[in-house]
Amino acid sequence: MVGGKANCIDPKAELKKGPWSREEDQKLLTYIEQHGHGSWRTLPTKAGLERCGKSCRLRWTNYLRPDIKRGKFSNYEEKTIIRLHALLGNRWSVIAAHLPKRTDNEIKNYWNTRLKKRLTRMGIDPATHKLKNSTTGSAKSRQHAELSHMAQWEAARLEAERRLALESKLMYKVPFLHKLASSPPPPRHMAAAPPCLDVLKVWQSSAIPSCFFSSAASCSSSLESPTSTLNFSCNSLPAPVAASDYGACGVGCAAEEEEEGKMDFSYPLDAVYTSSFEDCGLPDFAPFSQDSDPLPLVGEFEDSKNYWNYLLNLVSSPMMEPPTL
DNA sequence: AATGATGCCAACCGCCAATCA
DNA sequence: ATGATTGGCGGTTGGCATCAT
Repeated sequence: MVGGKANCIDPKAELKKGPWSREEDQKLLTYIEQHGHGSWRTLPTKAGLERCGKSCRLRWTNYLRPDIKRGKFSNYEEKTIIRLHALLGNRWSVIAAHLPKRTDNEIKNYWNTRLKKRLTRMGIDPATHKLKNSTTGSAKSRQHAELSHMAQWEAARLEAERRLALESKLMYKVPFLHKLASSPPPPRHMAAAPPCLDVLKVWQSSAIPSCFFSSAASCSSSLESPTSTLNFSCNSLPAPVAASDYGACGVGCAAEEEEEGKMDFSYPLDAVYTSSFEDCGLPDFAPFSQDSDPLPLVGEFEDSKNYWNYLLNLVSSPMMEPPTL
């Protein structure tokens, strides 16, 4: 298979590369408005463009599409990106699906050029969202245990996603299962949400040990999976990111003032990771908000339950812009 | 004012999975 | 069942703009 190369390179024609001119944009825009994009491969010829189809598609999806919002990211958008990245990693298309009118490319660029550096400067590994320099002490150890469980959680989620996809395939191969699948209709919230993200809820309901969110002092359970060796212990599951241990420094604390006016990024880091539930239009079940300062710590099981519920809601329903921040 | 460093972002590249023939 | 085609995704790069010296 030749992939992108085959998509884009036509040996017979000298296809144009590089920045798009105003005329090219206009041609593409006009054509798509009139005919839709149809097959991207044939579009350039039909539209009179000396570009490959792939280039046209990218130009359209990342720039010309009318439903694209450009310009500076709001605090809310930044926080959402950071949170979702902590949960999903570099899955820009999934993250973009929860930031209306933002493209995955734009979010990726924003992460790579700003947010990543910002976290790095604060001593946080942007890949893992863990503190880089671990220090001794029970609080730190606890936090690292919690962070590693966050990684485990994500790994388990991916495993569940894989299994769901497998089951879904089986459904349509085995008539009996297919019948089961076709009736009754799925609950509305499941039908409306992006399929891949519902996995989170599926996984939550079926695979999370019952003690996951309980306040029982101790219990242990393992995620039974043929391919997963993940073990979850109630002792350490909650608070994937312990707010206290990210320190008192805000994401936008003095050291890296966004010489702003340009950008107000002065909320504390723990707010980024754990609070401000209300700013997603969700019930403010957390006992803190981004505007109340200082922020309480997230260490109790009940708070963590809210945290995970929040994340599950966040990734399984399209994001709504909060009223105002 | 000149020059090098850094930041930013549009666009490209290569890989992969789904679909088609 | 198989190979070719297509579209989508994430990583990377090139070039322009801005900043610092």
